[in-house]
Formats: sequence, C-alpha cells, structure tokens
Amino acid sequence: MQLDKIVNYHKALSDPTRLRILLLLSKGDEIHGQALAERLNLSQPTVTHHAAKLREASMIMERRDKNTVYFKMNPEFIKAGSNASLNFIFSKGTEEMEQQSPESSLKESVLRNFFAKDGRLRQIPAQYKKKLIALQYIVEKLEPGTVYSEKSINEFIQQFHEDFATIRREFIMHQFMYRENDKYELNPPEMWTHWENVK
Amino acid sequence: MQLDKIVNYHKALSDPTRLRILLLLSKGDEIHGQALAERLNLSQPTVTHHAAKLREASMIMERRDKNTVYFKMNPEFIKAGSNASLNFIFSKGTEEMEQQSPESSLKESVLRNFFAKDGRLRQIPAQYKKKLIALQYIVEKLEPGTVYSEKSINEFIQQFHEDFATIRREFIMHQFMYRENDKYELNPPEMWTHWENVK
DNA sequence: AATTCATTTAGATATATATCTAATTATATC
DNA sequence: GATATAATTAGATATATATCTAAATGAATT
Repeated sequence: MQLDKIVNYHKALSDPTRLRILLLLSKGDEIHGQALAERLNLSQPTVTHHAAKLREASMIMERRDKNTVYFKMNPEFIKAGSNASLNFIFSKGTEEMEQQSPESSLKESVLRNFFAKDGRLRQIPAQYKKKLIALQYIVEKLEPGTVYSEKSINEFIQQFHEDFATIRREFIMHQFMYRENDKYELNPPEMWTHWENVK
Repeated sequence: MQLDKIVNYHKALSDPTRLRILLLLSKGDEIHGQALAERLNLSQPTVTHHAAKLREASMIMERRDKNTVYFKMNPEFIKAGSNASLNFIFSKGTEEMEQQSPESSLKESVLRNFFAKDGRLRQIPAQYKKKLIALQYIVEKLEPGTVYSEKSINEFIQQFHEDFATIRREFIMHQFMYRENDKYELNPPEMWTHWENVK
C-alpha cells in the first residue's frame, strides 16, 4: 500500500540523530561512518543503524572504498518524498477531476503535434507543461522495476529523439527516473514532478 | 531548539492512522470524534490520542458544539511544516540565535503572567513593552518564509486569543508581518519595531 | 438532581526503536 | 596466513507509543 511509503518517509525524518546526519551531509560532501560517529558523539553501530534507515528511505547513498563506507545525501529523493507526502494528504482526487478534461485535451494536443506518425518526437517542447507531457509519454514506455544501464537508456531514447543526453537529463531532473552508479531506474509515478497531472 | 519542531512534525505524520485521519479531513469538511472512530474502526480513546498529537503539531483544529468535538484540517500548517523541514535539512533556515538580554526577566514575567498554562493569552497587555513581548512570543510560532492567507492567520491567532482582528492588526502595525493582497508573511526580526530588544 | 451522550483520562499491554557493548564479518595490507 | 581497520550483526536495555477497556469528566436535557 502506498500509505506505508509515506509513513516510512516521515519515520526516517522523525529522529533528531538522522536529521543531524542529513544536516552534515547537506553540504554535498561525502562523510564516512567513523567520521559521522565522532561528529555526532555516537558509537559506530548506532551510525550503521541510522544509515540503514536512511538508505531504506533512499535519502542517502553509500559507496565503499577499501573498507570504508562513504555516505552521500540524495537530495532529490528527500524533496520528492515531501512532495509525495503532500500529494497523498491532499489527495489529488477531487481537484484533478475538474482539471482532467482540459488536461487531457492538452495531452492529446501535445501528442498529436509534437510526435510524428512514426512515434518520434519532432522537437522537445519549450513550454514546461508540454515538455512534461512529452517526457512522460516516452518514459511510460520503460519497464517499471527494471534497472537500465546508461547505454541502454541512451539507445531507448534515441528511438524517439536524437538528443538523448538532454532527455536523459530531464528524466532525472523531473524525477521520472533515478540514477545510481550509472544505473537508471524508473521512479513510481507518485514521485514524478507533475504527479498531480498524471492521473 | 529548532530541531525538535521538525522532529515533531514528522512524528505527527509517521503513523498510518494519523495519515488516514488527515486524508478524511482533507476534503475540508468537519468530522466529529465518534464518526472518525467508526470510519477508522478504532475506539474513541484512540482517536483522542491521535487528535492530541495532530493538534500539538497544529495540523488540525477543534471546535466544540454541545458535547461533540468537531475536527478540521489546518492545511497551511501542514504545508508550512513540510517547507520548514526541507529548509532545515538543506540549511536554508534563517540563522536565528535566540539570545536573551538583561530584560529577559521582564520577558519571563510577561510570559508567566499573561499566558495561561495551556498557552493561551489571558488578555492583551495594555503596557506597550509588555504588549510587544506578548506579540513577539506569538509571532515567533509562525514559520519564516511561509505565505499565509488571512484565514489561516486568523485561525492561527485564535489558538492564542479570540480577538484575532486586533492582534492581526498589531502584527502589521509593529511590522512583525507584512501584508500584500491579503497574503501575510513574516518579516525578518530586523524589521520588528522593538528589534533592539529582540536580540 | 438524575440521566444521557461524547469525550477525555487512567492504566495495562504489546510493539517499536535508539542506544550501547561485545562478537563477527569484510577488505586490504604485511 | 597473520594482522589491522572499518563496518556490521547480535543481544541487551531503556524509552516511546499505539491500542484497548474501564472509569471519570463535561455539557446538555429532563
């Protein structure tokens, strides 16, 4: 159930130690486990404990070098979770009903005007809402739960448009996908930037 | 400390029952305690328990009619908390240091004598300096950077005193807040009338 | 004053979790 | 292989909290 994901997001952030860890990581630098333990005045197992919780919530990423584990913050996911949580609480069911007809006609218009009959994208829409619609149309052809290499993502995008680098970047930027160590994976629709327009 | 407020915000949202309550309230309608208990299949004391948590986090408001208590969501505060949390994690918060000057004794005396133990303002101090202290105490519970509607400001003030119109006017008069098109926003402390006493 | 109804408080129980120390595992170096 | 270092797991403990039933309170009506 979706509820649990929201609960877990807030559980991850409902502990002062974990917030302090994120605060330390928020400059963008990597910090390894022992350093965290020292700066927080905690034992190493305690750091491991909290790191596991944060990792489960996708809020940090870990990289191993020799026998040292470096932590790095995953800011997009923290923001995306916040977004998803508000979307859930204010369940976008009612308002979007009204918006659905105008939205869907815009969607149809974008698909008709920006995509050729062979399915290729003529050009990337400059207008924000239209761009998101086009990106979503493409990204929905990917397989949820599959891990893609950068190479295979590039090839996939090239089926639609030659400028795969731009589109790949947009996928990440708008949180259609998430990247870790050059591996790409689809995000659930709730995390997409314009989630409220999706359904 | 600021950290605790963020922790409490996420604690309030890190329970499935409380999220379901907010979901039920998200349409904007009022729901009374027993109805909530029935719709959630929970005992009434459990509802009271969760309502208390949500009230502490300013996420709901309560209104009593005869012996029935009606709950209503406080959406602005939920969004404001989300905002504040992200600002905290990404260290964009206002670098505020709460330091008390020699006149902290007056401040303490005002807080002790004019505020009841439930946090409500017994009466608006007539004496200028004391009034400013009381106003400041209330206004500091607002979140910097958040834009409030007039309605939500009224509701916020009513948590402390029934005469929201007077207090709202004082907020503007002494430049605790600034208003534009019925939107209210906190001013930075440097703009407050008695700034020299704040630091 | 007695009654009724909704809510709250008290007290009990079960589960979750934050933290520690001690033991174990993983990785690299000698 | 032996050793060193960092991390993790196991196990213990203390605290927090979600839920219930039973009792008490608050508010209106008879």
